Amino acid sequence: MARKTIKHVAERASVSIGTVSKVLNGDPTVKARLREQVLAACGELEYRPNQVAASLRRQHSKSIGILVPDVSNTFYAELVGLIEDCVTKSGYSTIITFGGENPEKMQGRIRSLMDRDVDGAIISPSFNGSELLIPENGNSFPIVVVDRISAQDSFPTVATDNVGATRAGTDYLLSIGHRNIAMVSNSPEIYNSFERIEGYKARMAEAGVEPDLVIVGMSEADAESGVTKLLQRSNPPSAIFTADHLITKGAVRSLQKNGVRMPHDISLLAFDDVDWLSLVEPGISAIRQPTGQLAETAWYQLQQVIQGNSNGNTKSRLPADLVVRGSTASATIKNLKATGTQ
Amino acid sequence: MARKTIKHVAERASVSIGTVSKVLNGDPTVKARLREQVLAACGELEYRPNQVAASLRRQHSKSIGILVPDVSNTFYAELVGLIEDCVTKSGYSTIITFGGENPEKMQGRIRSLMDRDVDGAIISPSFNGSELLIPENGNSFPIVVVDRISAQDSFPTVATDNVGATRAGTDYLLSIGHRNIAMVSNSPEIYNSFERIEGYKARMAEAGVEPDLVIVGMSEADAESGVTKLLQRSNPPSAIFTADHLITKGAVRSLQKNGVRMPHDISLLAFDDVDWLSLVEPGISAIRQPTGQLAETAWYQLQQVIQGNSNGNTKSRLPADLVVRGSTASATIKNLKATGTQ
DNA sequence: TAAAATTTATGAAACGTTTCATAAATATAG
DNA sequence: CTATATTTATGAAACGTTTCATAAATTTTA
Repeated sequence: MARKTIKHVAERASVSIGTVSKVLNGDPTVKARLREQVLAACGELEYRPNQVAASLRRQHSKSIGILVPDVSNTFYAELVGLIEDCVTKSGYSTIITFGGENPEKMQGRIRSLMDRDVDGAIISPSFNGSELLIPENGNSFPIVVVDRISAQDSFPTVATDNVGATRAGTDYLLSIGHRNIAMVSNSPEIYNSFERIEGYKARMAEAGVEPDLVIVGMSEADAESGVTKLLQRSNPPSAIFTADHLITKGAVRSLQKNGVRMPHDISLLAFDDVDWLSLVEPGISAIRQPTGQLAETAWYQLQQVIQGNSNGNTKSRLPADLVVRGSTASATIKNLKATGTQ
Repeated sequence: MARKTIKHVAERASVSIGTVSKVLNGDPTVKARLREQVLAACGELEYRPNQVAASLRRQHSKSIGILVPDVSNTFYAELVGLIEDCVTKSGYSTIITFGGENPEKMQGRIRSLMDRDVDGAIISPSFNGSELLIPENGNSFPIVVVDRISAQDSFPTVATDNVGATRAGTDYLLSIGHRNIAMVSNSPEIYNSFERIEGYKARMAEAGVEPDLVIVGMSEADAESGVTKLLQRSNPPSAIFTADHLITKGAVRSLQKNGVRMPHDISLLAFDDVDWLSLVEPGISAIRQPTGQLAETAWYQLQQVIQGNSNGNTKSRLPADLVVRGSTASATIKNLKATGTQ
């Protein structure tokens, strides 16, 4: 059975197409009687406006794109869900897409979004230089970057206050007596990592202790072997601060394989509070990013850009929380034990 | 700067609009010289065809919808990612959407998909009776149901062989000596749960031992308290089989809080092999659903329906794997220990 | 080389809406 | 009751493609 069109409705309501369109769009210049006829006809015919026709004519679609690298990453999964919530509540619909870690793929996806006349997009680019994503003639396409910002983004950005978060995390570790604190991070070429490293270094410097930075590759296995090397040093750290969720996985695996116990042998503090952190024993202390606020702010900013009342480069920074669980404990315990076993 | 249209290209290539369209769609009836002119013009203008105009005219969009309850569920996150992969490789694009656990919301989403002229959808409905999702006049909208099938689906379905999987899991637990095996599941009103329970019951019956079924609510907390009650019985089971990922979470939490150790005090076998199962200690044995095959098969089936060469109710069942880790062990160990401590 | 057959290019209609200028209907004023 | 102002409804154009009937160009045949 072919789809019903506005034409059928018009016929059935004995009214012009234009009138139908008006009532459907809430135009007040149509009299009650006709309005009712039209509404009745719509109901009887189960009419639903064809959005692609409407988009074509209007030149916008009341929908936005959401582009993240990969939804099997818990952080993005949560973020995407929350953004979708906000957006849908405003009567927009969403087209969610994954860009992976590959610039071309990402570029392809974002263009395909534009080709669908979405009104804008919230993106987490998987690499720096997000402006390169947009074709020359699409300068004015509304975009806000969330989470994966870079130093020179020319779009509004919304991100966690990475520096503040790792500074606070480091501060916490220092405050419970640790001095020998290693941070395990991805390459600082990833701007998030860069910032997280900065916060850590800054606080370490203030405390007058040497930073101990271990850079690892992008895979869980890289993180695991990096941490293993750390543990095998003659003087391993008393605390490890992992800079993201994947690294935390690798670290936990390494600790397990090497029979190193938290928090007695070593304290572990994770960046990104994903679900399983509270399921291992002991629970792992973590920096929790404000995902909900990230989502809300990103959508708010995008709306500003779409409506044209944005200077186009607002930079939002949202504060993170520290969640203390059992994996971090006073350094003395560890030291006692360490001395005992050495 | 306004978007370039096919008209601009035609002008620049000194050629008609129709010709441009032809070369863009690979029509062979256009001579090499013109083809090159057109291609050149496209390049120079950075032309990208407007998909909404194309969709409107063609009456299909070379895109499909993917609808799952919620991507913060690891299983769906993985599934969605894999489906997107397959689909994109075939030159289709995807619109991903979340239906939540609410029928109306879900219905809204699927209609919005239809309103966008997607050519079909792969859905995991969050409740039974998926045919109710489709409006009367949309009978012929191509749909395949993945994972969340129900008894009376009138669409092609693709799912894990739940019965076989829990049968195999139960068999494994029996084979290592357990007789007192409890299954903790959601209500059998969820068809997946129903099937998983069936497999368990069938194998238990074959072995001539009493099944021990605990039905819990849909939340992690429900699962946790269900398991806690189980543990507090005077004669608790020697093995627990959790029927999905959320229940497993609740179970692990309950075991932890009650100081019950795996596998010595109790063996745990989980349905759904999510990432953290290998990060807790000991690693949790699990039934691993064939997500990759689920994705591929669903897309294959949907293509069949779209192309009209499907009878419309193929039911695919894919076998699951058993992954043995440290949480399950021979019942004797537990029994020894149990007797010792009682 | 003219006519017929074939290949290749064109222009206009169509997809289902929204929008805008204008026609029709109704209300207000003189 | 006519003329004018105002409100409400209409019809056609437009959005950017694809497609199809036909025109133009080219090739083949006689």
